[in-house]
Amino acid sequence: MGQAATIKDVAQRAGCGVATVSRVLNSTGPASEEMRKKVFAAVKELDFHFSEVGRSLQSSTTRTIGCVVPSIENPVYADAVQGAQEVFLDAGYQMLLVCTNYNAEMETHAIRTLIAKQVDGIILTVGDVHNSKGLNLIRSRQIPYSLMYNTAPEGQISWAVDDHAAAARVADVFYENNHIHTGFLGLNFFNSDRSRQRFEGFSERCAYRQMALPALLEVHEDGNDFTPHLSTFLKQHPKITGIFASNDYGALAAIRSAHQLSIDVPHDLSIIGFDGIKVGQMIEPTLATIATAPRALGAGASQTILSMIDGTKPPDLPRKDQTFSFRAGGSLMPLSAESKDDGKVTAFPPSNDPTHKKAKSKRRDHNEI
Amino acid sequence: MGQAATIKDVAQRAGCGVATVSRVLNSTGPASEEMRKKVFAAVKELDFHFSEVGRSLQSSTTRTIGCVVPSIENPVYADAVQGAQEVFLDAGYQMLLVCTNYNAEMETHAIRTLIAKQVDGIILTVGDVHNSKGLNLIRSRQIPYSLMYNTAPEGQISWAVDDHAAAARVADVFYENNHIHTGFLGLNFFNSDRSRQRFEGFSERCAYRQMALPALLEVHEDGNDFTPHLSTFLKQHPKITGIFASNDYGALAAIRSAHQLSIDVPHDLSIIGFDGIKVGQMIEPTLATIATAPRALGAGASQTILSMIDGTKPPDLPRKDQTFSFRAGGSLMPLSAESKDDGKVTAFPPSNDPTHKKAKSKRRDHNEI
DNA sequence: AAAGTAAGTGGAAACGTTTCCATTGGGAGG
DNA sequence: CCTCCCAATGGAAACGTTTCCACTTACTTT
Repeated sequence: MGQAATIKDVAQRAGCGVATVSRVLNSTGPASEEMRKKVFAAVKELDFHFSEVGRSLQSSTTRTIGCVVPSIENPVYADAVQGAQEVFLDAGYQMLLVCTNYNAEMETHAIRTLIAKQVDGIILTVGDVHNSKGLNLIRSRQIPYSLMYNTAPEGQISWAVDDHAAAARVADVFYENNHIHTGFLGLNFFNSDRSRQRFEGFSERCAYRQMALPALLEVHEDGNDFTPHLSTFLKQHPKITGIFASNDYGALAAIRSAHQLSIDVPHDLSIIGFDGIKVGQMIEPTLATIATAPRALGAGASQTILSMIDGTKPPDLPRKDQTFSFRAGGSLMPLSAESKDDGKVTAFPPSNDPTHKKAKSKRRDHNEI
Repeated sequence: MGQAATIKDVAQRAGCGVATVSRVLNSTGPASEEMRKKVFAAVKELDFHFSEVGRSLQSSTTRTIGCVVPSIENPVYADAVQGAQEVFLDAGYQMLLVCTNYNAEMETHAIRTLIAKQVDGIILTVGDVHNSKGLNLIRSRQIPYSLMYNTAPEGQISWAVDDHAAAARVADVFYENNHIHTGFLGLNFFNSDRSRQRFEGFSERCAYRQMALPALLEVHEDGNDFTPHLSTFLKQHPKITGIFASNDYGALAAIRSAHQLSIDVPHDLSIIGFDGIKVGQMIEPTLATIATAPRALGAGASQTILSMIDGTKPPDLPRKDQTFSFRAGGSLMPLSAESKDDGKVTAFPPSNDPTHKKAKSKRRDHNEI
């Protein structure tokens, strides 16, 4: 009923001054037992709760953190956000969430508003680390912040997957499984920054391993007509036996398209994804992929911010090679021809896929062009 | 550098009173052209931005909306949240997000804090609509709110899928495809409320159609050992030819387990899911499911709240039967035996699944018990 | 020329807190 | 008995806005 009670109402009802009420409720000063009782009674009767707005104005602290990500329709970000949110909630902070849809203007505007709302910190994934107006604002205002999923320049803290190293690991895996001719499936409906890093890391390691340089297949939309693209691509590069997709959705699309082209995965074509989304393990074949820990990254970024706020020691960033791990799956199969034995036992294949039994490897025809 | 400038600093620098600055910047009163210039100059020099906290205290409005959902790791909620967020952002509001992890205490606490922060409205999905302490708080405080994904009692507004009707539709689809003996796969790691509604709607329509009553297979965790459960279940109910899973993840798990048991989907067993998650269309076979529009629901709930705030006419809730639609997919196949021709042409099958060509229907052995 | 109006302006109150400071009263120590 | 100290308390300032109101000044209108 009526307007929310204020501390004045409580004071009046308890027959004391507002200062006393504040002291009692925050246990921040002396008060007689009698007075305490009266105050608590009044609080209960009026169902009083502090106005955080008044508090914030006075303390110039809001117990609120800003979070800016491109989109939570991407489960990677969704998980990261949730991980972050949990840490913050535990610490008594709530989180203002803004999805920018990969739009730079929106990013800037959102950050500006967050600053105006006096958030105590910001975790964010920006479109372009080296050229983010919003990020500059944050830095010039000296607001605690932590990047997520951005490869951080110089002295900036960022909780991110080491895309470069992870992609190199994929090259290693292909190498260990005798896939020498590979393709890279670049989806640029993801932040192209990350996609590019992955391509680079993959290519470099391929070169180092003296494998063929990966052929690049770029896809611009997540349209449904991916199949013809894949078909042309494979015709142009008939030697390809393995494809590295820049994310798991791309990998799934590739598997599906391969199926439609009567190309069997993994017997005719091996596929490795990136991200390690949950469904990758719920489908047939299971998806070989780079598994990442979005929750952990989100949580880490949060803790970094919290420690900036209260001045404690921030958690260490994970070692670069610990930001990901290769997860074996049924979509990858070793090539037995020209098998070279380097003695190393790879993690492959722990897939418990029963279809392996009935594998009749009739490899894809290589209709040379 | 230094502390953020306040309106006082601007006033001083421009050589006028704070009232004038406020009027100029908000264009809310007269001001001489000369003064305007001075004020704008000062603003630029000091890089002044209003403090939303001060504003909120004065206006008792925060341009902030609370959003409470169980978890955004569930893409249904993630999408809904994002849809909501976009609408709010367009209207100049930002969103405080809290994930409760299906925990009632957390829910209450989060809502209490949101109220204390004086959010202008709240959209939420609660665990138990009839018994939510938080919801009661909101109502007693007369804060604009809208439920999401809760089947709303009496006069409360809720943007939700009509689980009951949707499940009935699934029964119809099975019926039209001659699947008379069906099973229901209930995942209670989802809100059990919804799962139950779906089972009810499904069962009732099965009864109405004079089909066999669905057998219930309840799964408690999303553990990886689902396969034996499915095996036992199918042995106990050998006549079953179609399974309705209470959500798409369940359906995927079922497909995978069937595969492991050498039961072919859809030739030996048809499966229908619920939710219509994106990956359902990226896998082989594509998933027949109840497609829902989480973004639209989220957006609708947001608009409802916005209209409550500014007193305009709220958008109409969608008609019950428009909150979902059946989406055909390769995981469902009509049973040709005892085919009954009722003249109705169903929407099935628009699946462009090439495997249909090579379908050699060798149906599962029914080892009667 | 007197009076009325309108534009331009600033002071101050109010929003809900916290916290500094001053005031009171009582008990202990000289 | 006088002092001193400390616990208990309330008044008031401050945080950054908006807005009411009052005050100039200058211009129109009779």
